Amino acid sequence: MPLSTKFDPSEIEEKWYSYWLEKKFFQSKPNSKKPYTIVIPPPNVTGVLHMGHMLNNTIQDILIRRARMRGMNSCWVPGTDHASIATEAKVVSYLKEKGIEKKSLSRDEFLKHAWDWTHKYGGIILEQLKKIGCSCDWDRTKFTLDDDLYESVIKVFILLHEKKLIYRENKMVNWDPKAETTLSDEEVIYEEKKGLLFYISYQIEDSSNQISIATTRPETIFGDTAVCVHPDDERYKNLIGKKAIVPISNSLIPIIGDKYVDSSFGTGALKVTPAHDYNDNLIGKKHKLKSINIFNSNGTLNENTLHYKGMDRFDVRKKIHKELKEKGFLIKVENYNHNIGISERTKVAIEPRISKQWFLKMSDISKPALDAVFKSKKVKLHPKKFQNTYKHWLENIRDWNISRQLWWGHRIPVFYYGKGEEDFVVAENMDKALSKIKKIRGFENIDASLVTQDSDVLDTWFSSWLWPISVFNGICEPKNSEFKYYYPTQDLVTGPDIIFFWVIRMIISGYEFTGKEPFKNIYFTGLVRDKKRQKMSKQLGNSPDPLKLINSYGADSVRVGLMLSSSAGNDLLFDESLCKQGKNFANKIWNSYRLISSWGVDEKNENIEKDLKIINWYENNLYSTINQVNKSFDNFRISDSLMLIYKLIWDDFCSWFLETIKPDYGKPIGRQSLVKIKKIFSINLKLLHPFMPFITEELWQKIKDEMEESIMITSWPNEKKFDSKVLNDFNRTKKIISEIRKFRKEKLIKGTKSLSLKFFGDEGNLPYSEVLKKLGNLQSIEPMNSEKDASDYTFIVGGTEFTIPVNFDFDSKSEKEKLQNELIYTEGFLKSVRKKLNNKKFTENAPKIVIENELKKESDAIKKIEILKKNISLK
RNA sequence: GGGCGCGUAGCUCAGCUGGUUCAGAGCACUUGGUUUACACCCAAGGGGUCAGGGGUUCGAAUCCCUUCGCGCCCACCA
Repeated sequence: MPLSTKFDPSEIEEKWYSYWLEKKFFQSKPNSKKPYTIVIPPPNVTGVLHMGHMLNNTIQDILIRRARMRGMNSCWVPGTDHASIATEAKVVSYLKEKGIEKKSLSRDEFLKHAWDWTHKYGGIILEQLKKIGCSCDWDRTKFTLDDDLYESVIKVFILLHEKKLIYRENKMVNWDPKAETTLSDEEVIYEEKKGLLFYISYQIEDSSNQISIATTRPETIFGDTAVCVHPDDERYKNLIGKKAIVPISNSLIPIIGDKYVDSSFGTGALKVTPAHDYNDNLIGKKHKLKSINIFNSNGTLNENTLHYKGMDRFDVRKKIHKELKEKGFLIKVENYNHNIGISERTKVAIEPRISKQWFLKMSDISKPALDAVFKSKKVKLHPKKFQNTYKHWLENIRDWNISRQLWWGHRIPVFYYGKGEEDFVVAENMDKALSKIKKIRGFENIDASLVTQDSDVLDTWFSSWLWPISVFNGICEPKNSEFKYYYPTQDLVTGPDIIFFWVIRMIISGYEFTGKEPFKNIYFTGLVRDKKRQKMSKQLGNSPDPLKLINSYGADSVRVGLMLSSSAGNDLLFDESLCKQGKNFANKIWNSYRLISSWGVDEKNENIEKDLKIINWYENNLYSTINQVNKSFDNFRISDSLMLIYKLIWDDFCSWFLETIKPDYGKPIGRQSLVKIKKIFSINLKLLHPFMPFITEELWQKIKDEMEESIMITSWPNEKKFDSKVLNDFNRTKKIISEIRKFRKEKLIKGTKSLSLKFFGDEGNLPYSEVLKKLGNLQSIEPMNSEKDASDYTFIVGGTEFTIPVNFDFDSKSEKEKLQNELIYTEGFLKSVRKKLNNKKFTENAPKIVIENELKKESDAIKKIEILKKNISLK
């Protein structure tokens, strides 16, 4: 059956992926080879594939496949993250739809629902990764809540607690009133929002005077415990020490002085609400103010707020606005833009809140992470620009709030047995906790029902920061052979948006628990945006479904589409037309295969001499390209690598090599040539394989002459020395051919009409004359012996003059004009070159090569002017 | 408020420590071309004061200053 002129990827993707799986080519086991390990940035267990994943995992697959071909033991560990708050939020809202409130469930009941959910939707994303061709070792798939990973997290908590790095404290933290949990500083996003600035008047006690304050949050007046002014502020100095009456609540609060206050802002007087504002809290501590909490955990107001009790904070703001106005306390309201902290996950406004939480002390354990990048340079960031961000965060690191008031996650291994602050033990489980408690208490029997485990879970990132270690069980069994072999891993491919959440913390934990860096290179991908530079998101609906793209273009093409425009760290403006380009490329390769496979074989090898010459050029060109491709990979310029290969195959291989070597229609090709061509073709495929795994496998299988069962386990093409003279000679040939084609186009001469070419100078300037003849469709190439005819067409390539005799009319007048223009330009050019050469400072300071080059330019220009003048005179 | 980065062809970008290969690539565009691998193709071509201004230098897209425009990160000003 003849092969279709259109390549159809749908027929081969499934076939080869299952073949690879069946042959266990993705599997890795420790052996004597060098390991090349990547751990996947674990996607949320219930997530679905989006363009970001597609990009990120394509890059990882490219790196892994290339390393495998380079003879390393490639190991790509896949897995998913339980994503504590994100998953819990999803489950809560799912239950709500079914009419079940989380609060009505016990912890165990809720967790059962969460696990059901996880089993139902979990791992879909991993299946999707298979569709894009990812060569992960699926037998190693991990989940952050797997038993062994769970154990690692608990062990780490215990270790850090023993080192006194984990502590429990009543601090002001970020509170998410929707998820009803605390958040780390990193989980709060600041957004500028339009708001109002309220000017409110507070009566001074035993006086007819008032003091007015400015606030964006009038609902918090119930939590006011002072009014604060700058001690040097002439307007208010004399009020310090007096008392003010809070409107509506009528409570009496002191007026205090503190330099913190900016006299020029608002009225210069600040209401202090220590329970609900970070700065107010500091002032409160300093001045020993009372702290009145006015909120419930869900953002409604509590019993301290009179008739507002039970209402939502934002409703209260509106209502209190009205009440203040009606009662005459409101002086004015201004529009005011300010930054509001938003919960990264639930998108609701964060409420600063004083709460007792677990923290990890960061200052000491984070030090090696700085050294790793800036001193020992064991960890490299690509691109480098992220080093600044990295450094700044580490140098200003704050303690990490690791406890979350959630159920889905690793439960904090702390067991309370008494009423005192310190009446707890840290232990792996209840049994161990009980025996520890017995020791402390010094008696045998303890009522287990009186011992309770901390109800909180740990921040999701407190498990993922161990990921490169825990997937190899390196925390619990640091001596196990797998861990020793695969760790430290090689490269990490991730987005810069999780540099703080995840990347830096992994480096910190790597040094803390293993003494080594977790990976050597970090490749930051950019964000995938749409053509208008908008971030791709569900809400905007501008994110194409990667699987649909794969259906219409094929996985290889989508991979190429993404890689064609994604240099490290730069955002990628994705457009479907890029996939089209990928598809066209696949089709091009497919047809080049069809061409080769259509040839008959000439056992006599008649054209072998001619063929060998062009094969030699292609091979030299190939080695030069391999060299450049490897260099680009070394610098993590993966898109550059792809573009080099793209041009190698499309331009050099198809347009020049095949066009030259292909026999005339119906004629056979020499057997020896064909063997070499197939060899070359298979090297092309190998270079391309990491980018387009499916089509390369399909075609390699069709032409292979190797024993291997798959292209993916063959070896990456070797770098070899190449002869740059060969490349230069061929380039000159290309130029001559282009000139001939230009001539045909200008003079409307059909490609089928053959021409003759004459040249001045020696044969040495005329390399690859067979190529010239064939692609230029020339019947003869001869040295110019006699004077040329006025009507001859002339062009100059590399100092050699060529003419094409034309025995029909063409407009020699316009031809003359063209030559004259060229002469004017060349004379100007010569002038500027001479100016440079006559400048003493130039000849004294410029490097020798530069001067030599200028001299060459000069002599070439002189030669050219000579030829031009002569030709003009002939016209 | 602090820090970082960017501005080069219609679009997306490459141009390392100034000088060989400095004005480039891919796509798009224009024009011409199908009995002879591919129209998802071939060929040729047009396109840029390297954001503006100033400076250093024999020489600047590249280094410095400045203006304008854009993006990102960090930060508790009510």
